[in-house]
Amino acid sequence: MSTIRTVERAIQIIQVISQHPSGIGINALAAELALAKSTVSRLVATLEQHDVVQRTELGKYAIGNAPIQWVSQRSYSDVLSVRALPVLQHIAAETGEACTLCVLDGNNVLYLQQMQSQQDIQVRDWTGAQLPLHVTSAGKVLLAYASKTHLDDYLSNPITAYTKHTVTDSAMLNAQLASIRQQGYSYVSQEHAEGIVGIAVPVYNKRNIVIAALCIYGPEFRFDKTTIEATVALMKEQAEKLVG
Amino acid sequence: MSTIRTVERAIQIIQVISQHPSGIGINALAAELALAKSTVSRLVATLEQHDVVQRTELGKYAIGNAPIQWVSQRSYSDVLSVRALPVLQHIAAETGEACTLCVLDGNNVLYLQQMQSQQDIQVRDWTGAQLPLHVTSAGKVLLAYASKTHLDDYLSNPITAYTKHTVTDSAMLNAQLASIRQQGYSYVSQEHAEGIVGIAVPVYNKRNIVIAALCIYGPEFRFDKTTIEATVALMKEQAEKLVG
DNA sequence: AGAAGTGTTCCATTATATGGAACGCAAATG
DNA sequence: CATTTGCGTTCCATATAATGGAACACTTCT
Repeated sequence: MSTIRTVERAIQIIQVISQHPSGIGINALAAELALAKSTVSRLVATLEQHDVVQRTELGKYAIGNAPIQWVSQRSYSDVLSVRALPVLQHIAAETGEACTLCVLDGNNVLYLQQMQSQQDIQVRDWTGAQLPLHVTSAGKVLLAYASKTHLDDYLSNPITAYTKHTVTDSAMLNAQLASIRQQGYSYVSQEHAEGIVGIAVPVYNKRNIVIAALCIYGPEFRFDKTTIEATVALMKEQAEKLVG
Repeated sequence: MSTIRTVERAIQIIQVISQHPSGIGINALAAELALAKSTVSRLVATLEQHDVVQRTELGKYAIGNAPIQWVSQRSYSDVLSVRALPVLQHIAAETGEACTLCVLDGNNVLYLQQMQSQQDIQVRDWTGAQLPLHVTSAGKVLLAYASKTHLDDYLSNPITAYTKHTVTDSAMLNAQLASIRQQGYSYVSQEHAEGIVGIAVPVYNKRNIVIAALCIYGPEFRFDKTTIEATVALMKEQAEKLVG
């Protein structure tokens, strides 16, 4: 199937512009794409006329509002997943463990996206699945930062045990949540499945509101104290990159 | 400044596709844009190759992931504002009052976007401003659905009076917040400025997490009981359209 | 089986997009 | 101050890239 060169060039221009949040000029674009200035100028003018890109205060070009309208029928979760993919890939590569992004969905944690471990012993891919909040590291993070309504509602229901390690006492659970809020991460050991542990950190928007949880999990024997500490540090650092 | 017709056509195609979340075919696109099928097929193939659009399970074309990556450096608030603009415009037109979208920002409410009333007596445009949570209708909605951490933190600070109507007693404020949670909206009368009242409803994401507040405000003499009820109904209906 | 519907490929045509050079303006430099 | 540098825009000759009509290939429906 043949493609249209002019449109490909426009797409390349949009991509480069999108990687410069504070803006980029015609000359730099032309240099980066090895195109004539005049060609780039006309292409950018077309994109600007349709609000695909916009002028910044410094006269550079940045992403405009039209692409936001284009994705407006895609769900926030889709948006969050696509944005998170590079971060998930990086963490999974660095740690060698499965890394996943989760959001609060009613009384469950919803697994939006998972990058799988490449090791011989793997955990299951939970993408698209929902699990109860109180037995997973991501779920506990989301519960720790949930609204009062949500927390009260969750604790008003019976808390089901999944393993002999599951914390089902609401006072103990509340103490866990307070600890998570204080240390900024959760470590959950075998509360959902024997032999599986998880670490999760909150993902904030730029106003310090928790919007998701970033989580890795794997077999318990791969998580000693040093690994946990290094992993938490990495995950906190990477969660910062999702701040928007 | 001359523009590039081929790129304009591609942009038009993206726009039409973006208005069909469940997908649209080549023939329908060609009919809507009055272009040859073969032209549209090639343009769409180019967009598909770059993940600007993607095939649905039914073989139709919908928005792809590339535009999501393009907007990934735009803040979530930008994204929310652009998405909300049509809704704000509609509410402002229907009610004749100023309509605004707000998010929680630390211990303040941040006004992201406001559509102004066209009446002779107007309220101030607060876009970009931050006001304390406890004196505004949007702020009270956001506080009502805030995390336990946030609510506790807010109430641990002195609650400042702005008018003689401001509720500064934390027990009374908590009762207001409980009422808001129960009725699903807030009505705040002259707690921030004499003569100004506001109505706000929560904006949920598709998982019933409150992410913003939709608010209108105006001079008190324009808000009788019937107006308030009609306004609340309209705003709840319109807030549903922001669900993503 | 034939009709209808979908999107793709082919090919002759031409007009549209291109790139080099000149231009206009603003900011920086000596 | 005059000159240089840097920015993006406009002009124009050219050729090739994009176009659209028609045929094609495949699937679904009657």
